[in-house]
Amino acid sequence: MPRPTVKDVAAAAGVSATTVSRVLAGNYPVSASTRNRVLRAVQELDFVINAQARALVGGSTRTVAFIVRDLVGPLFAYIGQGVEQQATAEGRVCLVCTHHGDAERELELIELMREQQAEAVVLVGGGLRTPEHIERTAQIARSLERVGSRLVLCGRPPIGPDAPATVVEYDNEGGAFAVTNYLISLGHRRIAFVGAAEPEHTTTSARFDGFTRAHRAHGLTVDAELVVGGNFDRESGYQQTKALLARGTELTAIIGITDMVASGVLAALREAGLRVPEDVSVAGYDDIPLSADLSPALTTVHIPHEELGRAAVRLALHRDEYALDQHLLLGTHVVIRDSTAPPREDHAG
Amino acid sequence: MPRPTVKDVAAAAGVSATTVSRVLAGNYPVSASTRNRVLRAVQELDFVINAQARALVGGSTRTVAFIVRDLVGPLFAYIGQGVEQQATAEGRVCLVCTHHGDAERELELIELMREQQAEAVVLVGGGLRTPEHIERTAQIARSLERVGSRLVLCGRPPIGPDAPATVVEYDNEGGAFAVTNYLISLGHRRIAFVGAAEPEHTTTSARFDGFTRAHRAHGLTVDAELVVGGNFDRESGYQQTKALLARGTELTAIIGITDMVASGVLAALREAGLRVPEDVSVAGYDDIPLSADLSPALTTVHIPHEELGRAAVRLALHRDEYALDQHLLLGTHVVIRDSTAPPREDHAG
DNA sequence: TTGTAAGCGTTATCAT
DNA sequence: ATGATAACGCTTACAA
Repeated sequence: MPRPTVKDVAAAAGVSATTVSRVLAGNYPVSASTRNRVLRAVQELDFVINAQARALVGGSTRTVAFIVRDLVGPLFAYIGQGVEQQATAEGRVCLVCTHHGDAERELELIELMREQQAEAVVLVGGGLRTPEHIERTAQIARSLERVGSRLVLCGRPPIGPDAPATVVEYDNEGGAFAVTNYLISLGHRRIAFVGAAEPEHTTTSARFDGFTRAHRAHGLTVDAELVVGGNFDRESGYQQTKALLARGTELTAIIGITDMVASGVLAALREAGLRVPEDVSVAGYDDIPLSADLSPALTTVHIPHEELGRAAVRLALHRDEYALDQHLLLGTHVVIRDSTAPPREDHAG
Repeated sequence: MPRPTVKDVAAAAGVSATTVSRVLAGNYPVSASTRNRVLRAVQELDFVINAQARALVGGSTRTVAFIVRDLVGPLFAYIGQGVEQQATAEGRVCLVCTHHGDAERELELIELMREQQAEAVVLVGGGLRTPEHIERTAQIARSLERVGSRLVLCGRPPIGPDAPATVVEYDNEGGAFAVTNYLISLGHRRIAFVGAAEPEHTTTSARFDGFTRAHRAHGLTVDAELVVGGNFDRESGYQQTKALLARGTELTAIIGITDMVASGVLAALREAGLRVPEDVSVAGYDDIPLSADLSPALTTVHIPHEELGRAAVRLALHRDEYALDQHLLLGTHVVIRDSTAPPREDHAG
């Protein structure tokens, strides 16, 4: 026997399909005896409602989509956790897709989620901020709005005041400012910034901006030699640091653009026989769980990961209530652990 | 204007809805000029098809569900990555839910996925193996089969020969045997096993069985004092190790039931002033990326995480082709790193 | 090559 | 309190 339908249940209970629907929805008075007969039939037939058919007539799929670079990065995973939890709490199911850093693929996925009639489409993590990509994203926001859905940018800056998108950011630039400022306050004057390639990437540019602003605030300028490229992973931190050391660039501290990068930085320094923090201070960004387990435990910038994900879903699903507040900026703060200390006397600025 | 439908497109292109459907599906001859008019109308109206409506008539939702304890554990994340990638590769979208270790909730979620008409429901990670839970899982497998869906157990043993479920396991017991055997071969005789609470949990019991079998294979018996409880996280490893040391239990090696547990073990040993591997050898299980970054880098058991996820989806979606092979057992192997060495002379067995 | 009509499983509307 | 009927947006016979 194929999947039973409301009709089958209705027949088994000796009632109409309408009554079955009412019992299941519980939004309409039904006599106790009828209800019981229906429920018994549901049990016997092992009936479950067809969510697609319900969505077709009812309007909403009660589905939230969640588009992310990878499932495996701890940062994304925690944001995803927040998205999934809030979605569940709001009685929604959660679709998940990964784009592996391919901006083109990201746009395709949004289209796919539009087919799926997701009530909200959450884009997690930074993205490109080229004019072209911003314009396309804005178009997508409008497309989604047209069909009653909502684009949510989570951990990415707004794409313009006219684009109908919910934005839940964290203070990326402020965190970079704070951690840089902390190192400068400790006495560091030659601080390297590892991972600065791709200035079009919103995360990269915001963090680098904070780094620069902190220097300016202290009347310092950033030596271009101390700013090196790479991406967001451990291997990049390792390679870039080796290169820095090989060049003999003078420095007393290194900021990795992410904790993963910083973990590679630590490895390269250890390999070079340099002690952290005695010889070189190291800081990261993201405060992923790993950072507390590194040796030495990593000074880093905390991001309210899970709250980002939760807020993204909450705002998008209640945009009637939060109509004026569809842009949220959550705070970041420096977490001081064991990888940072004042520079050695002979290096102090 | 609300979401445009095939009818709107048909009207705009001056054709029938059927023709629009045919153009979109591309499974039926349509004249080039008509096709172009339709495609232009699709563009102009910014039309996307309604996946629910299509599923309602077409039969399949092209959706795979993925039920996991948490999104954040690296082990689950990698398996999830495999599931998502294979699902995408097969043109499916991926639903994800978390149960946070609540077996009851897990069953509810399966029910929810049945409503969603998921083509396959992948259960990731170990579960309880109480007769009651097994029977309920078997019932669920049958329920899913009845509606054309499929239960997939990924990283969990079969629930009985009669239950219609796809099983993709890794050799949990074999890996535990191998790593224990390795430590014994190094000369260790007093090896602690941290994380053995919950013997009803399939993962716990399989790993503990392997541990025991390795001892037996060498004519050794396991001292009950060396087997301590706890769960699968870092904190547990830390606390249990502290307790072991406080009791003064004599030991030369410790196996953590997971890498996270082992990372807690390392922290507790470091705190106690014991060197790894000089004073105590430590091994983990799972080979999560973190394990290579610990100091010392952790000897552990490798699980083909991603392949587990991929195989789960592949087998379930092609069960006509793989009809005879709906039970896959993937191999595990020991990865030897720096946390294990022969015991010190004065301790050697 | 194209169109008409029926139907997928559910709910909302209007009767009774 | 319950039921008949239409409608949701799409595809798939069957016709033309």
